[in-house]
Amino acid sequence: MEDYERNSNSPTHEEDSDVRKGPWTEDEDAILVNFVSIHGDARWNHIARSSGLKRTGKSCRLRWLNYLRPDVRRGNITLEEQFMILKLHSLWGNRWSKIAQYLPGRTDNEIKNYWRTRVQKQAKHLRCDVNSNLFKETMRNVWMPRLVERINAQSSPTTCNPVESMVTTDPGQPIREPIPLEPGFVQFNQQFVPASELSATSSNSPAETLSDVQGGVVNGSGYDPAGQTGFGEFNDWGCVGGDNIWTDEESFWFLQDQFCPETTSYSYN
DNA sequence: AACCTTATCAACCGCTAGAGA
DNA sequence: TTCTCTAGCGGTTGATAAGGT
Repeated sequence: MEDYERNSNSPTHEEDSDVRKGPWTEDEDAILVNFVSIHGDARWNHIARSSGLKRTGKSCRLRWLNYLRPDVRRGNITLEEQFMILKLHSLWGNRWSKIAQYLPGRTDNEIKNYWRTRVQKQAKHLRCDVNSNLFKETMRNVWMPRLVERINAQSSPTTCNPVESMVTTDPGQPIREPIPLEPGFVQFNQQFVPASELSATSSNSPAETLSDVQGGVVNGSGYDPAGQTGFGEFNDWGCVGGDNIWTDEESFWFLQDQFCPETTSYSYN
């Protein structure tokens, strides 16, 4: 049993008085970075003891993961990242670390903070619970379409945009878990648009341009969003119904192909 | 300028699961 | 099988910056 810390979760009183808490100093950061560069980012209690830092291993780990790690991405959450957070939270709830896996460089803590400060604030303004159907509907039908519009407005569909970082992680470790296509969204004319907008323009026959849909699933022409001539209507997931329902994996590859096809370095199973 | 409120985010806490003895 | 230790996760808190009155 080590003297410094018997258990990272329950230090003794004597140890407690010797443990530093609160904001990290530059010196502490430098020491930790130096030790991690030598010993690697594991065995945090060992690092905490050996480095002379009067911090718990837990504290060292957190400081490293959330701040000192070289690949931590700092700065404002981008529109694409905002969209991804909303989308993935709608799928997985408060699984912050899982969501963070799809936003390389972002920490679970950062995403959690974003959700609490920005998203929950909106729920508060709407005077509804963040888990209520009203809020979910508002998010899906109002907020997310607006985000998509803004994303489309600022990015070229033919070039790699920041969405790349949302669907890829370590190039050697491609994500295999698919991301379902967001309910209510389809790719139209090489744009990522709310399905409701297609319906609104159905009389102008957007069918031909819908053949641009990538991913090898919806590739026919003559689709009419109003359901008059085409494949049917959208299912609950905003995917085309009938024989052309997108599976989760297809939706994932759709996103991958759309936003960053040149980075796809693995095969479709 | 002073005070108050709100927003942001780093850091902590408690809990749990998994590994290993 | 049980116990201990550790890493990781999600919830919460507190300090501080920013904005408003």
